[in-house]
Amino acid sequence: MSDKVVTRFAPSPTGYLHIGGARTALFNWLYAKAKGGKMLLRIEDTDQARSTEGAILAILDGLTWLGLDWEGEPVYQLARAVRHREMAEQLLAEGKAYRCYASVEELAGMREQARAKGRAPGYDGSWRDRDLAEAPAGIAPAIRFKAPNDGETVIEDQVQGRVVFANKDLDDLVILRSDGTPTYNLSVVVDDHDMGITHVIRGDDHLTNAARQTQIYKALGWQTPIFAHVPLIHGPDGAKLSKRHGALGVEAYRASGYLPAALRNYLARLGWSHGDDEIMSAEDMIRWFDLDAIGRSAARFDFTKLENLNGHYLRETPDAEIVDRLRALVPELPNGDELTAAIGPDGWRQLERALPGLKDRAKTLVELVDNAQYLFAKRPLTLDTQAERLLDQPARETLTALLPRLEGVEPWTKEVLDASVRAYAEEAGLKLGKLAQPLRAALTGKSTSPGIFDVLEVLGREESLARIADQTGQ
RNA sequence: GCUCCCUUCGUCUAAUGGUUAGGACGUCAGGUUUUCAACCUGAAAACAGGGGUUCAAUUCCCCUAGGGAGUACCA
Repeated sequence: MSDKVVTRFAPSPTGYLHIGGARTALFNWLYAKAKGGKMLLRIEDTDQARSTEGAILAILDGLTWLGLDWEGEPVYQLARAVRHREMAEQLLAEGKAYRCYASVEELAGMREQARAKGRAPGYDGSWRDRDLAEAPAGIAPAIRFKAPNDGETVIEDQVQGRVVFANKDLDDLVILRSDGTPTYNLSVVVDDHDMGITHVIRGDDHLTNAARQTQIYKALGWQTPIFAHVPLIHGPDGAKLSKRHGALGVEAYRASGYLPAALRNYLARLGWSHGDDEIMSAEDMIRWFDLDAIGRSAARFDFTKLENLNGHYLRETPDAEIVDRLRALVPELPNGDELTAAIGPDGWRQLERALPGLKDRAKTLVELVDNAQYLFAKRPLTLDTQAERLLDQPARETLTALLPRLEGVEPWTKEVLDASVRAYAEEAGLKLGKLAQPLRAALTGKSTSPGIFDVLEVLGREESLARIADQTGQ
């Protein structure tokens, strides 16, 4: 036995990689890396009705995209059912579990009664010491764990602190269903033990399970892992993060044009902190991460802050990498085919050249593509209705005169462009700023961004760009 | 209902038994930019409420309120 840290991420494949799950995975990954240990991956696919192949792939993809790697092959929980059943039978043989013949109706009645009496709901233990001779014929029993009735079960949680449960509140839970399949709490204990997990880092919705699992560990004679229950993420309104809050799966964030580095940084910072540090590379996080700096209260998801962070990382990302990401992203966009066609084979090079001006103005890759529309605008350029609405008579005339010029055939330098646009504006007695907005609208179909000089510069043909490059020495 | 957890600016959070309670996002105001962003500077903005303990409490204890999680032969 080495004392090397082994963590695990154990999602159930019932959809996509949930954003909360992603954070749990990130914390497990960070802790393992920080302590020189490893993170294992276990797919909890025992709910066969809800588990799908596609969901497994989505989870693996999501983790990979986020840059979270795991050691070895994923463990599939369903495949280990035989081992789980073995352990259930061992407990039964040792008298630490028993057969229960109660029907679903009886169980519902028990819950009702307990509730009425103001006690903890659950199984009343009626088959715990009952003679098997009384067992009804033709009914397959479930196997229940014989949980201690007295005393307390204590979790020394690395995040929550010392949490004490009175054993009388924890009922005898089913560990093997009447159809012979194991249940969650048994499977988790056996798997975590067999996989050599030293630290269980998961959502605090599992805190009560930790108590029940601790009892099972004890009954099996195994040492419990160290627990760390991380608070859940809430939506902006304070309620548990759900569909109506929008993007839930990490692939939605990828599709919205977020960078993995930004999402990683944001997620890490949500509930965990290292002094006043906000911008953190993966290396920084690994160097600084520890369980005791995780807060105990739930955090609300703030899309605006994520956007800001993403904008920051966008500006830091090398142009070539952005183009690569864009090429991967564009086909997945709703108007992907259209865009791909509009950009054409030459468009990517043009886009890369325009990137310095584009990067500063976008918060996401999608926004960036959006702002790049002027590159692929249909010629001849015309004032559309939206642009016209922004103009009075003289301004409209000025702009109408200006547009053909912007498609000019002769090479333009930035200086010439500046001068000529300014001349147009002055001639008409207009402020340049007044022309800028509608001009942008005419070129992009939108009244905001990108910067007008960036637009003009790129419209100025290859030659002018080359000349600008010459003049600036680069 | 029962069990457990939580509560510092709007949001994410830092710090401390004695501080002008710090940072970040957002907001507002300037600057820079002949536009928009980006960038820089500044401002407004918080210790849930009530009791204790203490010379002193945002910090320690209790209560209340509010929020959250769990409460299955789901995971």
